[in-house]
Amino acid sequence: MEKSKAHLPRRELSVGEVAARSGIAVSTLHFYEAKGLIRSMRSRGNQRRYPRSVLRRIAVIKIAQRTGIPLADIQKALSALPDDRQLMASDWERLSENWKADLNERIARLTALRDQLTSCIGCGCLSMRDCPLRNPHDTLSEKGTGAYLIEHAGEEKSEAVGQADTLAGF
Amino acid sequence: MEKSKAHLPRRELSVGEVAARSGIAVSTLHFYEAKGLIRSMRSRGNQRRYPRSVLRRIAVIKIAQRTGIPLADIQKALSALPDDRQLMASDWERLSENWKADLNERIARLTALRDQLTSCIGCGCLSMRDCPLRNPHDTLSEKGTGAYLIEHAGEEKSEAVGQADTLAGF
DNA sequence: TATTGACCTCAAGTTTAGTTGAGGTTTTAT
DNA sequence: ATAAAACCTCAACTAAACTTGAGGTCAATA
Repeated sequence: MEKSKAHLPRRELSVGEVAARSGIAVSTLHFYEAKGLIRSMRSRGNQRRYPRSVLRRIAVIKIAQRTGIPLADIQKALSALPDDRQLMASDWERLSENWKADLNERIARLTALRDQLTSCIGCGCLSMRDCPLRNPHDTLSEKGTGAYLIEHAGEEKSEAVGQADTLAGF
Repeated sequence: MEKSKAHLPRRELSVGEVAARSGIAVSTLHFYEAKGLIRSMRSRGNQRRYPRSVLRRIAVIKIAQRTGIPLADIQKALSALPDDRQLMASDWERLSENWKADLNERIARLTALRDQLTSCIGCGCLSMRDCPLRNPHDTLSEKGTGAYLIEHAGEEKSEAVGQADTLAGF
């Protein structure tokens, strides 16, 4: 099944070809290059030339992004590969294991949230003090928006919530 | 158990009090107000004064955010309440049902992704053509980053993938 | 050969969700 | 009454992940 003779695959791809094949805009490829996620050789005329393996790399990047990993982290992970060499199956294995773990955590967070939501739809409490939804604190807190209780305990207990802060109170 | 006499809860809260109670920065409250997520009355001296119910509203906003709903959508949802009135239990019920649905979808997406990841760790293929990870296309695609295949079919099938675009090929 | 399409660089703009700061006013506490 | 703490507005800045545009070069084709 060798179609070989026809036009034997050029070793190098132009940025436009990579864009077409990967479904990523040229400008994004430039951007990724600037961010150190991919690299390119240049033609005499200074145009980007990519080895076909860049497609694999991009595939990995896209998958990582889908799992919610920020580009900066993806870049770190990729460049942490010994010598920043081409991706091999074993690299993929290691990376995807990590990302899977991340994904699992995110899923766990969201699932916990959903369950709380489910149980709080009934009660409609939203009590500052009692509602698990208001206390992500003890739960795994999703992407720490950096909002922590500033005052609490004594004051909070005696003053804050009668029924006033609940929805149920209405 | 009425502590009433002590200091009967002032009806209105200052922005600082709301910030302290809700764990949200004053600047963020200003910001939310600018975005139409919350509103305030003003004192003679033009300082913000909130009814205690703002705390509930903020609670709802924060929960929605945790589920990954963008502020603009939260705003829409809140202002779509008939007459933009105070949140009632029934509103909370409706909103949280919607958001729970969103959440479920996100969870489903991520779970699907994780499962694909799991199965692809073994194979390490990442084939442009065959790998489910490369074809979010038919799956629920996570937050459409707006990257669609630009060319396909004929050309893609005959030219693209020999073994070259796979990781397994290594 | 000449034109057109693909590329190049660099700067600036976009969106989301806020934060920071300057310059000035109001409240609260002493 | 006065000083300190809290508040006000408005503009500008941040970060992530890109996109758009201007001004100019390279390469494939008729």
